[in-house]
Amino acid sequence: MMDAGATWTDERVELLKKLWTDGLSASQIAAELGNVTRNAVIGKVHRLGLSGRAKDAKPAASAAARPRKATRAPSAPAPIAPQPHTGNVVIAPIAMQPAVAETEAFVDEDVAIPMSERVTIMDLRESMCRWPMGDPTKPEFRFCGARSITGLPYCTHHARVAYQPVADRKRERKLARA
DNA sequence: CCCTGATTCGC
DNA sequence: GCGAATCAGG
Repeated sequence: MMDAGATWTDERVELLKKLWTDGLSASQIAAELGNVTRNAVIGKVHRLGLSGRAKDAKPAASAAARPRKATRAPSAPAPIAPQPHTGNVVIAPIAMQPAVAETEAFVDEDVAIPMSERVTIMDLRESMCRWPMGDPTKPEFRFCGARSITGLPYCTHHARVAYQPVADRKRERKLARA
């Protein structure tokens, strides 16, 4: 039988690295990988040593979490060379292939979304992507089901497809809320 | 409240 | 090695 897929195969690790360096958030990566939580993704990212991405001088080191004893080493020095990402624009894989033809867009949609968690209308929740998948008249009809952007009916990926302006790759929660 | 990554520690 | 729980912060 197929394993639960919750295993870090080479392919998954590769995809993880790619998405992470592309600037996607851990939860989004988890959603695309499927069968993993964002915690799992973050944990793996750290184990791989590619944490930190390209941010610098944010919170003077990690004055963040220290709930338990600090008996352990203060983490690795992260020898990865920081990307020359000036701000945080750029990236956006769509920039490489703009929505030229709808055909392309559809292909991209199907391929780029393993999203192993399509849901029926029964399982569709408020914060789930309502992007339709398949023929609504058929019983196989499903919704994307990924985490939708707060205030919007779609996940980041589908929102990008749904709304022509490629302008913001970033998830603008503030805007969505207002 | 939504989200983000960081860290620890039991498994 | 893995990831849930927890933390700190936006």
